[in-house]
Amino acid sequence: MNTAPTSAEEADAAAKPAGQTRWLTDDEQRIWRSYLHASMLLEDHLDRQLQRDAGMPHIYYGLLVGLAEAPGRRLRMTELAMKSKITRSRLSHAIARLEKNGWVRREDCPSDKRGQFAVLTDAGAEVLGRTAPGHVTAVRQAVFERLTPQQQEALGEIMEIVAEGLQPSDAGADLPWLR
Amino acid sequence: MNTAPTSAEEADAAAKPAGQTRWLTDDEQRIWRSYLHASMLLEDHLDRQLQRDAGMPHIYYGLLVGLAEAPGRRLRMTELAMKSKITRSRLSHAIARLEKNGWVRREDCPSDKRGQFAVLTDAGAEVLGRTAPGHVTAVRQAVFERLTPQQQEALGEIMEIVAEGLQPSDAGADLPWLR
DNA sequence: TCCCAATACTTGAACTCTCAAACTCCCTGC
DNA sequence: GCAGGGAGTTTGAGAGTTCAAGTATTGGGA
Repeated sequence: MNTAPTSAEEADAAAKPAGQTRWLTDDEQRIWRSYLHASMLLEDHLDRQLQRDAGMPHIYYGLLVGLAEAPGRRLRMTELAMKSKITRSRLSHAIARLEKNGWVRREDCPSDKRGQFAVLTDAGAEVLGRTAPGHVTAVRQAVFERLTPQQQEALGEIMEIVAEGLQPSDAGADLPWLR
Repeated sequence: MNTAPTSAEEADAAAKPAGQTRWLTDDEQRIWRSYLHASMLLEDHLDRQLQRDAGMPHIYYGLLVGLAEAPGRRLRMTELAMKSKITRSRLSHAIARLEKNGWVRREDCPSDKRGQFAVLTDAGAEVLGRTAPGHVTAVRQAVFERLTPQQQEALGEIMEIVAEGLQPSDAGADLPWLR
């Protein structure tokens, strides 16, 4: 199956024989599993919270927030995709769904006929305003209320570093930013 | 839409009016967004890595690992679900898929006729052995090689704390462990 | 012994995500 | 001007997830 890695960059990882693999130490294992465990529970928790209270998954909520912060409450599809770290394809489907809800509207870009703007509607802004408090509270309860200021700061730095290493990269077909 | 929160526990969060909401500070925002950003990129990265090299998503790989570590390479469905932090329903679908691949096999539980064991097959163990080195390397490169020992330790503690707060709880219909 | 709520797991439908293949339009070189 | 490669976005199909509902079996009490 994976005898033919597709990118030179990862050929190394995919082909490395078990004999010379540097496995995770017990400590690393413990840390990694804690991360997997917690990030999973957290994402599930927030997804359910928003699905219940706002009628959309966490990521869709993030899209509305992205638009709300943009000048004119509008963003080109590609910009929104980059800002939200998702593929254009995924965004297309997502916006189609949000459009059905009446929370977002598409508009043609006057200067580039290929382009589309995603625009937050009043109804969209209203949902956001109505559900943001509950969401912030959920995040606060799940994360910030449990961590010391030092831990919060450390978390920020750590995740910043991790994200850096996974960033854009010039490769990737449909994913100029997602390798 | 969400004028009628379904659980008393979260009614508070859902109903809280914007006027008295404690929003995130700028620092908290920054930290939270770093977390969202990084966890998203990381999960995407590992999902693609495993899809490419092992032909299955990250979580399915985790299921095989769970079975490989269990005595007799087998676990009751519910136990595996708990260990993996997913719902039984999701596990049912997942095991069905892994069964088609020949990597897992179901066995009836002799002592409880309702029960089912998920058993890792030799083929399953083989895939795991063949792809584990690449996966570990990917995790190492994305996370451990970029963090200092102190940061690694901090990450472990932080995620431990977050997970604790989201843990089991007695509520929840199909989710004795996922609230 | 019989009843029945609880437990273990599965199923089906609706929804979301991924990947590859389209489409339309822009831009540069000839 | 007019290919032709590239950019911006969409589409469709296949795979995975969720939620609610369904089946089978168990463990206690009446």
